[in-house]
Amino acid sequence: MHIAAETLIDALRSQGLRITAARRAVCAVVAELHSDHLTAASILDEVRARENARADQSTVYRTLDALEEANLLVHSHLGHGPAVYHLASEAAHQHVVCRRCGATASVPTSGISEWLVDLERATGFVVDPTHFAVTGLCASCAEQDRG
Amino acid sequence: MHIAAETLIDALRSQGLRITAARRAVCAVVAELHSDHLTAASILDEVRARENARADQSTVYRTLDALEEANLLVHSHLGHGPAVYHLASEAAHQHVVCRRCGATASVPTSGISEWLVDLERATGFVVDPTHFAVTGLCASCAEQDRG
DNA sequence: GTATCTGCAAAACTTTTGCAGTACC
DNA sequence: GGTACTGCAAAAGTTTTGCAGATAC
Repeated sequence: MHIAAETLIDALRSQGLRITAARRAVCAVVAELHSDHLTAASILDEVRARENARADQSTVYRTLDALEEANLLVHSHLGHGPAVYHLASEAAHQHVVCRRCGATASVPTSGISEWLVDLERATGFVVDPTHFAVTGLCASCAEQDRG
Repeated sequence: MHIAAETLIDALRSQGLRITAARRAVCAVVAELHSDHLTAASILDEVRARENARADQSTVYRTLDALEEANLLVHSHLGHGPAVYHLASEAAHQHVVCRRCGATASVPTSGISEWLVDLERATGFVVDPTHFAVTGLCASCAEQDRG
């Protein structure tokens, strides 16, 4: 357990936001299932599967936005599908996605810190390399390509 | 002028594809405006703005797909908007996009070649780092953040 | 009490697809 | 002549938005 739902709730409260049943439900799901690749749709499904919990699609998106605004959550785009969300407290990692079979892998971003420094020096941009996945071919698809 | 429309047309022809007016029009636009960040929508608009040229949205997408299939074109995702297309003959470059104001910059990918080698060793993935942009904050938005 | 939030519905936006007709080779 | 391509229309899929009613503080 990396973070408790209450921590998320408290953070929203300290931003002056109101604590509603829908927000509690979304926070609970995010806190409990943070290790998965959570999408807005999967969060919605999970909320709906629970007793005493409900939330509309739009409310889920709005709550996720609020959590991102509070720097508790980040989302990444893995490809052409929906965005995936993870807790900001998790270690920064870069997603790599196979463009043929969709396999994914995660790698720490530590290897590109020098590049990031160079990039900032050259362009002034302070980048967040984890927002978009890197695409490529996984080992077995690359093999097939050569075969 | 990096490439002539005829070069694109010839490549399609050599793939056994038929040369139609719509494909000529799309190739002409791509060849002439390759320095812009071309999107499917902007290509369509440009085709429609020309005399003696027309193409449907779906035909534009299908033609762009054919050009990618022939390794003449690549597309990248700059953010939440539409994909941008550029000629494969241009030097590989990484797009960096400001998540606040949308400003973009391009940087050569040469700085991350070591990281790519490490990544392949660790995960087996052979990656194409240019497919997705890297997001971050441009110099002035980063400044505002600190201010 | 009132500003904020929710649910519903619909729209926005990019891309894809099915199909009947057209045109290239 | 036959296959590939086109245009049209509609759908798919994710995310956003307008609005009337509900609720937290």
